[in-house]
Amino acid sequence: MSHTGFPSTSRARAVLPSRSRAALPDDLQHIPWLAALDAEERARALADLRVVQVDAGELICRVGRPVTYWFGLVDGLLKMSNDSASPTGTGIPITFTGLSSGGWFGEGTVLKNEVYRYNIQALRKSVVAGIPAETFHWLLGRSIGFNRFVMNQLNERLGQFIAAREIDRLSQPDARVARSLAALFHPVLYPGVGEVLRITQQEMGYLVGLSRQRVNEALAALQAAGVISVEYGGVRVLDLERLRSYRPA
DNA sequence: TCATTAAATTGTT
DNA sequence: AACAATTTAATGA
Repeated sequence: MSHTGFPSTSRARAVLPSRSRAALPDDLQHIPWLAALDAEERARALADLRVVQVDAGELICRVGRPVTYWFGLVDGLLKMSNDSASPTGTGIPITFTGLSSGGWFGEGTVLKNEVYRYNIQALRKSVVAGIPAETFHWLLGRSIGFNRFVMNQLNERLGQFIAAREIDRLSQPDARVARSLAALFHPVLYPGVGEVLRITQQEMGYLVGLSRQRVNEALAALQAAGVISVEYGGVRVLDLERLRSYRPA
């Protein structure tokens, strides 16, 4: 278990044949920045692109490990958290944010060539893609479209973290659930999310920091308000704007 | 493809 | 935290 990402060289591909595969055409539809590249750039990106499937609970990257890849979530659900287990950590487990389909992350760490400062863990069975840090830098150095994408990504994520601070100060559980959900539906950061997000109420509890029961209650309230509809194993957003600005009655 | 069973998820107490 | 009800996933005929 605890498979921690990609082999560090492409030669190692043969070592993990069952876990790692070439990108399927269907996956590529879900990689937003590919469209910004020219033919040559896209050719190299695709050649270096790795795709793996991870099971629920697996770590994609772990605090302290050297950066090898810039990651993107093709399908599934991930969470970003601190390292509560290690003796160097604060001891308090904190989930910083959830990541949904279409999201690419770790660019800050890759840019500075540091070690990862957080754990990325799969909340459910997911498909994760990645390009080597080297390729990332190569693209940054020559593709304006790619730079735009990364810059936009950084900017939007900054906005998300600011919003996350607000969410933390909200005491009203329904509103917290509403905002956190809205964050996972962010159209720029997570273009791959349709109108339904596959997430269990348990997972949402971990993400928001509430009990499953309370999440269940909050979702019922949001559904009653007409902003979402609750489905088995997921949530459908009916009105993203109202969800984002939800105030309990 | 369908029926049966196990597992996952939800709704309630 | 525990429980029952419901939905999905897996299995094999």
